[in-house]
Amino acid sequence: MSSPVVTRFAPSPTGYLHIGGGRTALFNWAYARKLGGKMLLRIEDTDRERSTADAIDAIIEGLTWLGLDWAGEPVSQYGRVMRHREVAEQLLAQGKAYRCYCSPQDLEEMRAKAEAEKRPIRYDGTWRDRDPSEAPAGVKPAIRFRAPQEGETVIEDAVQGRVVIPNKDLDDLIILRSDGNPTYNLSVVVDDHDMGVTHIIRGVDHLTNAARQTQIYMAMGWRVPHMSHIPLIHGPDGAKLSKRHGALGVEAYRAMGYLPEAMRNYLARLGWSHGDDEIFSTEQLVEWFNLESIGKSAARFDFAKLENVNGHYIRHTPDASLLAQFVDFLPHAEGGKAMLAQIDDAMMAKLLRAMPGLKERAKTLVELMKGAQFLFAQRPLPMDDKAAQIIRDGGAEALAGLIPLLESAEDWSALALESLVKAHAEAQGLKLGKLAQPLRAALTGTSTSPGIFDVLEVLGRDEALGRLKDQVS
RNA sequence: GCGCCCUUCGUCUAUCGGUUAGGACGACAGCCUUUCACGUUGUAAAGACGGGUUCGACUCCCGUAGGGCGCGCCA
Repeated sequence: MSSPVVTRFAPSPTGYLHIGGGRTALFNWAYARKLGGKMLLRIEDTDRERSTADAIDAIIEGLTWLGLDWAGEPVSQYGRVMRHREVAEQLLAQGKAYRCYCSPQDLEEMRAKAEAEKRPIRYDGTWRDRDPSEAPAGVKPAIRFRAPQEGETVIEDAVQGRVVIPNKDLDDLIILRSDGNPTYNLSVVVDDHDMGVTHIIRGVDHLTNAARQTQIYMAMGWRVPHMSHIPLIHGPDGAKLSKRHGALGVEAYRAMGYLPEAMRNYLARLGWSHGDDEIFSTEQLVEWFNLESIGKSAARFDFAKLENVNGHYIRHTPDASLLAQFVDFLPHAEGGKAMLAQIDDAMMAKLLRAMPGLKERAKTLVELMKGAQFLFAQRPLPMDDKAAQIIRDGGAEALAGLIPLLESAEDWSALALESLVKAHAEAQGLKLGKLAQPLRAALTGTSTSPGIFDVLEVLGRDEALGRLKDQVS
């Protein structure tokens, strides 16, 4: 028998779900799926000052948008404080923890002094072996873990390898605050144990915590979960991911028009690889995902690559499905609600018909939105600079010659119109571009658009002719 | 300051002692073309540095430099 894999994603609800968290969740999710296990979601909300309900909503919405699901209800870590206290008391009773009567000011001084003397900044163990009878009156103690002072703590990490940390560098951390609330390292250990977590996958910024947690596991006689500490994501400059570089909430990526499956693909490829494969479906990711192929060095977030991947997914998504995603996206986009309000059945039909030409030119849904703009425009269309230029430079004349021809068209289909216009161009000894660009300008108000005959067809005879005449008169 | 980790084209990466060091994004050039895209062809582009080990190192070891993370009664 093999025990089922249980992973967990454990964000603290102090802000949006940032991109690094999204990738951590993706890895946990993919790993659990691959092994037929499950991923749990635990909200680390023991910091009552900074945790907010909005942040919890943002995390859940972000994960949902990314298409990452979890087993059961999200667990509130704060909801388990009684259990955490119980374990802290147990450790205390066993002599594996002790009461510390230092005040925050004492500790602050201790740190300042250590720093001034260029010594490592650590708790000096003042109360480690001191008799509790010496406790100052009226001071509520915190409980500290009695960490081993000699030897070393070893973390067998699937990504980092065997990491050895000298115990002398780890001090006695507080596990229960003087107000009776547990701290992170205690809560995490207790929860992971109680929830049956078998595999912990999280950012390397937790590597030192892993050592302290390992010590707590051992003190409790619990089995240490299998660990993987994945490298962090950096900004394009190699330093921290700043806001303008991508340290945005996943909802920002949604607003920028990225598709969830493209995000999954891109994020997975950041730090993990499967040979030379660049584009792979989520199913393939699940099938291929492994901890061994996660690299150890930090990766830089690259919007250009993300755009490319996103463009690929946009192009390869079936029209109807893409249209549905586009409509869902609109409420999250700048100016999207106004566009959404103009969408009725007729417009949906037009969008669907225009989608093949539109999606080939869009790397994001925002670009798709811009590309579709001409369908929504009201006559007389505003012309951008280049379009106005085209109309001015002989465009109007070309259109004047074209209008009677188009009016006589019996079949208003892209194919028929194309042969009609091409024949006209040939008869006049004109290059097609001389006619196509003015048409594009008049029809869309811009100098770029999908194939011009498709534009004519989608717009329909009346609207198209109207737009053309607007530019001739 | 102390501890841990990292270092292959600009970026993401492949390589798991023997390769003309491969792919992708981006860049540049060409082709395609009614615009923009798409597509397609090609070009430039990398083992931080210094020592070892070895018949042979990008790959193993040591050092140096650079970078990251951690060192809260935050998580």
